Amino acid sequence: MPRTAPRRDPLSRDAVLRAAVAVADAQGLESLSMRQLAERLGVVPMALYKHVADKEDLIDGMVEILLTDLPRPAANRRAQWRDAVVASIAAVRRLHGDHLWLRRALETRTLRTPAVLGHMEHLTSLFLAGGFSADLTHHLMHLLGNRIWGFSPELFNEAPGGTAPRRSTAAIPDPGDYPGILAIATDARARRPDATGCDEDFEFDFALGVILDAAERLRRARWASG
Amino acid sequence: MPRTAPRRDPLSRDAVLRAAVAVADAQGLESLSMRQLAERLGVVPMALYKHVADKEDLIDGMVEILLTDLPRPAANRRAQWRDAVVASIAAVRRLHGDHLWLRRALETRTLRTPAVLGHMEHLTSLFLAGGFSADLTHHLMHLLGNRIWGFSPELFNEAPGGTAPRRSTAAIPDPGDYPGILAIATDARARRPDATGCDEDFEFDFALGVILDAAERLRRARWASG
DNA sequence: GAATGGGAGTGTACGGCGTACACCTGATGG
DNA sequence: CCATCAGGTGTACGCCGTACACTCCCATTC
Repeated sequence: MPRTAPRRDPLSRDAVLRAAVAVADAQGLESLSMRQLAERLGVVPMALYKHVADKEDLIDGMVEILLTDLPRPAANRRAQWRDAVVASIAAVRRLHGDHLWLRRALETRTLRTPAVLGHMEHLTSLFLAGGFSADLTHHLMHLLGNRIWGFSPELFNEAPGGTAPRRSTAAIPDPGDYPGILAIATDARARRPDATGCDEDFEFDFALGVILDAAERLRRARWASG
Repeated sequence: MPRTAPRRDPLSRDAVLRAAVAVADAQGLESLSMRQLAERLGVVPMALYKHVADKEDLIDGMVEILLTDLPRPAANRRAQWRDAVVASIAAVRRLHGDHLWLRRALETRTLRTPAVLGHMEHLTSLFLAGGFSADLTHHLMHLLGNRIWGFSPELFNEAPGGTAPRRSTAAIPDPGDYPGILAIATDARARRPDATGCDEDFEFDFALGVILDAAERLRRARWASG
């Protein structure tokens, strides 16, 4: 016969992190508070601090949860580094669909936790195995920048979810002052008449493609720094 | 004879924004609070709200202050679009030295204010004047991403200012698990023995150069989307 | 089986934060 | 001379993260 059950499933770092992910998925990262999270777990706020050092650590852990168990496809042959890199990055990119907060979270992380390093290691190893020098691989990682995390910066778009009612006292820009932007917006609208904004997936793939083309060219040219 | 002077220089949106910039320069954006800013201005916190809609608007305005009066060099000849683009981006990049908070501020802005649009317009117009199609220009802007604002994402480095004492309960990574990263770090160390981190300026220039090379190639190939 | 040590969860409290709302005050212009 | 109103005030509310001291209960040890 089992011992008397605890009053409730006991907390654990993992349970706390998973609950935090759920809250952020539902309400966004900015409205994730220790107090609200505790309430959801049926526990007093300070209980969380037995499992998490502070809120930063909580968010580090949330990212860790998502990045762990990411598929890490290896390249079968030397020439296939590119497909493997694309696949690996696509795997991270897929996460952003369910976890809109992930982007902001990744942007603000300063701690390189194991899963974060694991993904960076994986990409790095794909380049090295593909015949890139350590030197070039290093700079390519910088060139890829945030794109190794499956996102690129918003440029023209508002934040997703519709425009919030702005109270800003700043001047409202006049489109006539920005003929160049108007020209590319008009062109884009002509190409995709029913779109409401830029095609982020296309932009991402385009940029990644350009960067990887450049990578291949630099590799063949035996590029080296200095 | 002038009328009785007001008790103190009156506040204005501009004065508030400039004071906010000064506070953020000195203490960082995260410790800029409406209350502290008000105190610095010798005024009660709520007084700020006569000049600024809310804290978001304050930060929008701070960015606006820095981006206004940026030099906007035009290209003299069609072939010189590249120098002009590099110069324009370099001008923004220079701001980051004095205003370490600018990067985070730019990353979190969602409102395209006039100075923000002005810079985007300037770059766009340089491409268009350089013979790029509206289509290609559009996608190049996305490809440039944050680099139009003079920064690229941190990759390996800790946040500047030294490692804060971390209390994280997360596992400490073992370098042996990351042979690829170790290899490129070792290589980098051999090339720059006395450096403490990556050479951000080099990385930025390298990445920008690669992107602009690719841009030129696409232009010559008459690249078009779809 | 009694003593004990420690980890999980509690309760209270502090010092912040952004900002809503009602109010005052003094210069301005009809 | 009075009405207007923009700019500054004071108070208050409901949040936030988390320090610190505590209780409680289980597992271990004698």
